[in-house]
Amino acid sequence: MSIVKKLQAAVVNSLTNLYNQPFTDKDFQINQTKPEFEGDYTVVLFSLLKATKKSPEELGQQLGSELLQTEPEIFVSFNIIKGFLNIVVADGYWLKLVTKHYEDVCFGKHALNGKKVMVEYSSPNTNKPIHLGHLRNNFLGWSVAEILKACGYKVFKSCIVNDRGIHICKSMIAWQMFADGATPQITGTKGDHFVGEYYVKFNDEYKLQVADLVAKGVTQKDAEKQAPIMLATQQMLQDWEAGKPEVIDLWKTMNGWVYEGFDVTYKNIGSDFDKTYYESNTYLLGKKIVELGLKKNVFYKKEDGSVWIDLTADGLDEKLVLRKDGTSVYITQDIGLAQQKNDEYNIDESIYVIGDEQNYHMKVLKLIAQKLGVAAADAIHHLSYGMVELPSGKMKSREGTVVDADELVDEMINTARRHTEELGKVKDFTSDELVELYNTIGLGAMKFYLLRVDPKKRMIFNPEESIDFHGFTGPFIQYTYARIQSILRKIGKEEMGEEFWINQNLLPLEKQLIIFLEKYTNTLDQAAYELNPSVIANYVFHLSKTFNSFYVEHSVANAETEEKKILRIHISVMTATVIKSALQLLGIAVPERM
RNA sequence: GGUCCGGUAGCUCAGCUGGAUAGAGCAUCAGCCUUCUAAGCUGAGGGUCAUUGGUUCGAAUCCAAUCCGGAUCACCA
Repeated sequence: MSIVKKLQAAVVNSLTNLYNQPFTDKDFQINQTKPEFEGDYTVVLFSLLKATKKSPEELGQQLGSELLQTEPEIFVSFNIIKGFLNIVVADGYWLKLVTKHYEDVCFGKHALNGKKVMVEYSSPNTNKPIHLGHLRNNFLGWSVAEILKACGYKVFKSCIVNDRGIHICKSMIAWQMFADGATPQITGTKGDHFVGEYYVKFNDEYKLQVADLVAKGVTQKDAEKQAPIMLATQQMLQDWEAGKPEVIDLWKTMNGWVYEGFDVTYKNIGSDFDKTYYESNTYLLGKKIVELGLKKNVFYKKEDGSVWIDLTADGLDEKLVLRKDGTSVYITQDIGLAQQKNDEYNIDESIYVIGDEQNYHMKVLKLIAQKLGVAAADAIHHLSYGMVELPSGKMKSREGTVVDADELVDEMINTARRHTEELGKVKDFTSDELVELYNTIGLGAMKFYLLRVDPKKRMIFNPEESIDFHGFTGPFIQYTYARIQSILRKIGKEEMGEEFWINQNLLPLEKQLIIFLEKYTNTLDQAAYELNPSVIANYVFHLSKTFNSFYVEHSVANAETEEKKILRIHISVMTATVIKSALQLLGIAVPERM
């Protein structure tokens, strides 16, 4: 149990004993004591004055004394300033914490709680390569999954690949028109980039054809509908749905190229999935559920045969769920897939990592699922995140104004190499070791950059300004870890019995560090509760910052006494353990040297 | 227009389940490498917490209104 929770419980007990009436931990607030006052934790007394009919001074005295009496091992002294009861925690408490957990890789984590969660993320389209926006999605999804695992959930990572539809046919048509039989192998292009080029080519040609028609006197609207390349694409989609062999063959071939490319990217950035769904398999799902809903009068049919749901009573609009030709729309598939996920995995919670532009869609999805009585409806949770934009505005694949994921990864790794070479600290590394190090640092910088911001906030990425390697960054934290490892390599782990060093007074920075380490548990819980990796990113940065202050102020190897030396080794090991654990939850590796 | 999200230092962001003098990083300036890694540390300057009103002993935090920015409200996905 964390110290804050212990204090909360102790205060509730003490109050109940003292004043013969029930209290809960909601009746008061506990904060960390501000550095300018003496103490570690502060009970804010104002909210208790009415119930206890005491003055702050009197209440503080009584409560403080009672706390010291009931938990003399933990609380050693207190002071009262205005309405604040500042409590000092025994050094022995902190020392014991360090002896117990300093090498505990599970510190802060929870045992399995029996609950199952599915995290759906990534969800790429197979007509273009992955860009910066997808990276935010990937890192978020992966990290949230790991955070939930650490908090005791059984987690399934899933991915729905949008592998069919009009946009896929666009690159297929363009390939037929312009490729002249070219393949990724022949051109030496990564498969997803290769296909993406044809998606851009489609749009270029489409624009030309529309302009041509407009020049001939056709209205813009009509021109957009009549452009031959668009008509051909629509025809191709129909052929695909009819299962026309040559179309299916081309579709399989081109998607195959994309998957080869994606595999490389996913491997590079460390994304993985337990289950991959393909829209080509799921797009027909949900129709049966809609039919059932019609019987239950959840839906209604219009004269033209299309099926709708009326959500105006819930403050939303009417929503189409089945076209007049009986085919399903986006939301129909999603209802089907939600049901299927539940059937296959019997999940307690289903998290969708999807951009905030789909907030409305997800709201509607959940509402419809609930009205239909789909088993997993209440479990649906949309982890909505803000778009990554350029200074010039939104990224658009079809305009070619995107920050390509592969290029960015390469650039980050290159920058890592440049910095490392300039510093010249690892000249004895083999080339394999160097490659690994550059990867660790480059990806660390990039992942941290995207995860340190609250997911729901929109972010603007300026390609002119490179991602930093100093300050509030991944490399800064990795560096702190490497520094600790360096100390440990030099002096080794000295084995001394606990009784030798467990009784000593902590210096302010030593104590501050341990208090920070102790907070890891609550931090993890909060990150899981909020589904927010930035909570971890902020925590591990401040932990590293505190360690670096400690590092310059106090020598470990040349500590004042042998007791101090052993203590500081333990604190350092524990800091390294927590840094490694926290970064791992963000998908960031740590180097032994850098 | 309806709904949702955001507005905190020059820039990027923490802090938001109300608590003591609003914090980091970047950038700027001034210091610190013959002792454990300077991708570091110490310090300085920099604020009408969008605005107004309300609730409260106490508001960046809660409520209301207003202003600004964004998303969305498709027989697209």
